[in-house]
Amino acid sequence: MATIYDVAEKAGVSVGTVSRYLNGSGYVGRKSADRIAAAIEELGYSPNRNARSLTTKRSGMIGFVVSDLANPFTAEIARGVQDTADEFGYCALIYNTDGNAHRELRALNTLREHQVDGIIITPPEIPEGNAFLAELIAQGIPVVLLGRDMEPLVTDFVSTDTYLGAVIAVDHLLELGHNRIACICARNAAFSRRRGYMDALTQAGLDVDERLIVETELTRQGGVDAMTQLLKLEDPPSAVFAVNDVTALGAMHHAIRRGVSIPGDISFVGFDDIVLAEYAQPALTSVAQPKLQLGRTAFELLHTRLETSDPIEPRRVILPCELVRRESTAVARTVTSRLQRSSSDE
Amino acid sequence: MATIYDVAEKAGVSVGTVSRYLNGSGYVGRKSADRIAAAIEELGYSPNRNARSLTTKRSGMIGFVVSDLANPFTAEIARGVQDTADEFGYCALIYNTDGNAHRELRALNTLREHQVDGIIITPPEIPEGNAFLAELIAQGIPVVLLGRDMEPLVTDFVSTDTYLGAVIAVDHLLELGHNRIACICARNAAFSRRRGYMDALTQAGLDVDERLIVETELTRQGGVDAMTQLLKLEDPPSAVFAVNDVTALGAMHHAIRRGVSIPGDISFVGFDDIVLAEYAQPALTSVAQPKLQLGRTAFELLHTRLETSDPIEPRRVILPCELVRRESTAVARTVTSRLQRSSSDE
DNA sequence: AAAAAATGTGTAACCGATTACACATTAAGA
DNA sequence: TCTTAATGTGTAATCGGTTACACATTTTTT
Repeated sequence: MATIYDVAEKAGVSVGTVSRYLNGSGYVGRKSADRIAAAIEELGYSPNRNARSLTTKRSGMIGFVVSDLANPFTAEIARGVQDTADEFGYCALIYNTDGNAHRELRALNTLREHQVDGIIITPPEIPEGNAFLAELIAQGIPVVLLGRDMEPLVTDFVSTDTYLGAVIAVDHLLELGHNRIACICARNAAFSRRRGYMDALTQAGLDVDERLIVETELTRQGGVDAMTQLLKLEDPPSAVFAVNDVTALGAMHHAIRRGVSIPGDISFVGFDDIVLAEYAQPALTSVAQPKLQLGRTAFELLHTRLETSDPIEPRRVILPCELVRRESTAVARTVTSRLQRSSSDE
Repeated sequence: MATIYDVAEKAGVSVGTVSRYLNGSGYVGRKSADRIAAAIEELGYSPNRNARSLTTKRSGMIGFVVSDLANPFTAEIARGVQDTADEFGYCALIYNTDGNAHRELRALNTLREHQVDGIIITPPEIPEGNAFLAELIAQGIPVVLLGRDMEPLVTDFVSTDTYLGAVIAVDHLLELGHNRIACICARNAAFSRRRGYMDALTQAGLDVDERLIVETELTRQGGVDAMTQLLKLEDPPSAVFAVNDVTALGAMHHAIRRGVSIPGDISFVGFDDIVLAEYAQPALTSVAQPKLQLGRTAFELLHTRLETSDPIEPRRVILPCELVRRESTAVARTVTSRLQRSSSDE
């Protein structure tokens, strides 16, 4: 592999000049520039970034740590991060941890050894990981948290406003005339979504019916279980809001199997807008998180830290969710019939 | 950031000793080792891989270039690559190219600058990319092709046997007693799947009915279009094999909308086994590609090249596909009725 | 007990870049 | 025309490691 010395020799100049030529720093004469360009071309020279980063202390790489790269949600964020990093001339070192504390620590450690300029991380809570992150931040390695809010940690943070997303979802159902809206949620996660659900109801002057809030596993089966329970009620809901799509789909499909017409009898709204939502039958109305934008923003936050050594006070960016209306929601039956009645009254 | 010199000083030994300690090379006395360990602990020392790779000429990083990281199929492969790389102590520099020639070239170039030890690449055909790859290989950077067979290129290659996958899919339908099996395929892609379809039929002694082979876009809408066409036939098929899941789902859902009962009237088999297949209603029988295994194998191929400098003759690994039976396939109606007839005959 | 082998350590060159500094040359200003 | 300023270039130290080599000490062998 050709080095800068080979180029310098071939071009008949010094390495200093070649280096200046490569970096566009300092003065380089027209003649020298041409000869250097020719030499580089001829030798197929490619600068060695490792050597470079040894002196500059900047590797041009960032680390991205996720718990599951195969998860479509994460994958899209990863894509946003990579795309944006690429735009700004950075490389992304992507690490998958499987939510395993041991792997997460090793990832962070390896990233540091490789001298990444900064880290974007979006894993589940692991105390040791948090401690390590704090250490990295203390050592001056910028860190941006993605989706994970770390209370005592002072650094940038980007996520989506899932609370408002839930409010939007429920408001949508309210506007369609539903007033018995169920919520399928998790026992110990996604609390802000549940809170959004409740607040939206209260705001609309409706009472929260505890029997309509079903806690379950956030899986397809969990959705099935929850729906079974809801259909057993003497007065079942006319609409269901589930805190994630997989659960919503499980619930919806179960309802279909039980002979419920959708959206005729019951409307469904999910959350996350995974690909499945679009392809489901009927297509599921869902609250979309701006996944790509999450990745982009995370990198942009990191980037401003990379480009300045001045201390920046931690920023937190909360991106809005968006309701994607599809076929699983419609005007409430009671309203429909009322409308029909009123029209026949005329 | 502490350096090896700081550690040496604090431990009262020379840098050489510290280096030997870190790498487990050469002799290091018990006493020295203990003091070095203490010094490292105390200083929070983390070796600088960049400096290291400058002398060793091994960066411990590999590049992984894909056209779309957000694609669940690719994402899972990426995960396999990353997981395996991690196992072997390597980092993965992941590059997304969007199938854009310009980005692909930049990716390869940047990877080279960062001195990656090897590259795994799985993008669409781009002549410039191929040329660049050839150049990298000539420069001694190991390259493993994933899913893309590059005729004139001499290097390792891993993919799945989609031809056999198609044969398996059609055989499955044949076993269920279907003899009018349609094929929804692409105009200019996935030829081996189509070939598998035809060969399986021929092998079973059936004639290939050209009207049952429908060329379309490999999208959901394409599936809908193809199904429309198939349902128009005076003698529609009793089973449909689509060369990918999205198309299969489009076709299946369209059939459902047309009042066709599935799998009662028509059976469907897709290809790729994307998550959607499992969640579809009815769940789609599909041919699964061993995605994670693809990633693993790709890295393993690369790894043997990384660990030896001896020339290795190019290997090609073709992984088998597997049929995942779900709800969209059942015994052919004609057979069912025949069975019923014969049982009533008794 | 002497020779040979094994163990342990320090020194200094080297990997491939960057960059401060000194010095030379040319162009512009007075 | 003589100063200054602008432009252009080479030298050498430096970044943080690795490693060949020389040398010292200890252990084993005969």
